Amino acid sequence: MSTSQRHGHSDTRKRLLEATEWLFIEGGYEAMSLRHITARAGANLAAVNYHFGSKEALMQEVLTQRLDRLNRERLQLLSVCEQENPGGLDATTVLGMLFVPAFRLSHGSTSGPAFMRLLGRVYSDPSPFIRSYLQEHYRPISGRFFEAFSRALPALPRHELGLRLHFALKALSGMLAGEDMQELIASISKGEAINDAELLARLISLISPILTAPFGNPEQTQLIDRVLQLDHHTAVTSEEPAATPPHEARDLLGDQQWIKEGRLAS
Amino acid sequence: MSTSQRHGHSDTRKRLLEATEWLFIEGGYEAMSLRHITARAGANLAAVNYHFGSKEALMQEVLTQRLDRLNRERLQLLSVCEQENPGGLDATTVLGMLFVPAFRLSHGSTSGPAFMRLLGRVYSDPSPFIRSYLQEHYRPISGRFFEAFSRALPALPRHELGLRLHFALKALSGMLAGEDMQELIASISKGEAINDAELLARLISLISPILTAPFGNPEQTQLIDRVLQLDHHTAVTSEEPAATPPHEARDLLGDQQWIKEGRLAS
DNA sequence: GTAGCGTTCATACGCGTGTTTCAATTCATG
DNA sequence: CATGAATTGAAACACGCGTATGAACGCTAC
Repeated sequence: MSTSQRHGHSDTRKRLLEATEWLFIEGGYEAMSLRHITARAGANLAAVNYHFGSKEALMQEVLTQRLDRLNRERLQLLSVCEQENPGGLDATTVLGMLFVPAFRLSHGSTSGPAFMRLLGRVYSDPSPFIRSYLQEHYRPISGRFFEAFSRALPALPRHELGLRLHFALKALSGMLAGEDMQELIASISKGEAINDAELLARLISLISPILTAPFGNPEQTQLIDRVLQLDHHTAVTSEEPAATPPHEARDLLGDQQWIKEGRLAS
Repeated sequence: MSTSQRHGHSDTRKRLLEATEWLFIEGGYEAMSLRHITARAGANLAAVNYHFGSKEALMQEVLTQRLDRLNRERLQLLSVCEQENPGGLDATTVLGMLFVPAFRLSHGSTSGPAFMRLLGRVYSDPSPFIRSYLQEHYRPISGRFFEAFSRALPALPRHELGLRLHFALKALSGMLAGEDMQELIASISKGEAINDAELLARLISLISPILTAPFGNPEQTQLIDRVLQLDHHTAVTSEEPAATPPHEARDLLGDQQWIKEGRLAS
C-alpha cells in the first residue's frame, strides 16, 4: 500500500509468498519449483524474478517474515524471566521459552497451525541454502539460550549439553515437520479438544528428560553390561556369513510405521 | 563370480555400489546424481542402467545389502531375549536390541563406522523413494518391536507410545545422519578412545527417558501453569503489531549452532 | 492524448538430470 | 581363428529446473 505498489493493482507478491510458504511446508525447499509456485499463485513464471529477484530471495522473504518475530519474542521472554528470577531458571522453563512464543504465533495470527509445520520444515530441511540462512540469522540468540541452559544445568559439561540440545532439537523438528503430527495430536486427545497449553506441556515433558537426565549416572554402567550381554547373543547366532548377499528375507524395521500401528491397533 | 559375470572381467558393479553408498551418505538421495556416481566409480554413465536398470534399482540394491542383515539380527535378538525372559523385558533393553546389532555391523564388517551414518541418512532422507522403500520393507519388524515396547510399557496408551517412538527415532536418525556426530563423539571422549559399549550406553540413556517418562504425571499440570504464566509475559509485551513486516533485527535462533558453541567455549 | 512507470506475459537460454541408443570392445567358447 | 554373448563407450534424447529477455498491457500524471 505504501512504498512499492503505488501504481498497479496487484496482490501478486502476497499470493506468491503464500504459495511459497505452502509448498515449502508440504515438500521442503528442493521439491518446491518456481513453476509450481507461480502456478499455485496464479501468476506468471517471471513474476518471481521480478518481485523478488531470485528463488532464494523469495524464500528468504518468507522465512524472515515468519521467523523474525518468533525469535524476537523468544529472546525477549528469556530476558524478562531472567531478570525476574535472579536465582536462576530450571531447564524445563528455559525450554518452555522456546515453545511458548511459537505456540502463541501458531494459533494467534494468520496461517494458523501451519506455522508449526513450517517451523519443523525449516529446521529439518537438508538444503544448503536453508541451513546457511539459519546459521547466519540465528547465531546470537542461539548463544543466549545455550548460556541459559548451561546455567540451568551446571552439572552438565558443555560438550554434553551441546550434544543433548542437538539431539532434542532434531527430535522436535522431525516431529513438527511430519504431516503425521496433526493426526497424532488429534488422536491423542481423542474426542474432546485438547487444551493448547496441555499439548504444549506434553511436548515439553517429552523433551525435558533429554536435557535433565543425570550425567554419568551409575545406572549407565549396568546398561553397558546388559548391552554387552545382548551383544554376545547376536554374536553367537549370526557370526558373519561374510560375502553372502541376502537378496530375500525383506521383513525389516520401518521408520514411522510405529504411528499407524499404534493408531489402527487401538 | 558365479552367475552374472561369466564373461567379462568387471568389478564395475561393486565399484558402482560403493560409490553410490558413499555419495548417499554424504548428501542423501537427491544430491547423488548418476554422473557423480559413475565418475567416482570410474565407470561409464550407461553402466548404471546396464547393471541395475535404473537409479532407484541401484539405490535399492545398496539399501537391501546393508539393511537386511541388520534387521534380521534385530528381530532374531528380540525373539531370543523374549524367550529367555518370559517375565517380560523393560523398555531400555528393547531399545538396546535396536542398537546393538547396528553397532556390531558398524565396526564389525567392512565400511566401518560409515554404516551408522548410512543408517541415519536412510531414516531421515526426505526423498519419496527412500520413504516408500522403508515403509514397504520394514513393516513386519516394526510391528514386532512396537508390541515389545507396548508390553514393556503397559501404562502407556498405544497412541502415546506411537508418538514417543516416532519422536525417539526422529531424534536418533537426525543425530546419526549429521556429520557433526563424528566430531561430537570425538569431543565427548576427549583424549582417550571411548569404549563402543560406553558410547552405546550413552545414546541409549539419552533416548530411554523419552519412552519411560511417566504419563499424565502431576508435574505436568504444574508445567501447564508455568507455561500459561510465561504466555502472559509474551502477550503483554508484544500484542500483535499486525502488518509490520520486520525487515531488520535478524539476531535469532540458529539450529545446530549449539554444538559449535559448546565446543569452542570450553 | 500521450508519455512513462509498474506489471504481466510468452518465450527462450543454458544447465543438469535420468534414460536410451547403438557402435566398439572384450573374452570364453566352439 | 571365428562366433557370439557380455560389457563398455560416446553421444543424444526429452525433461524440468532457475534465470533472462523484450514485447504487450494498465494506469497515473503531465
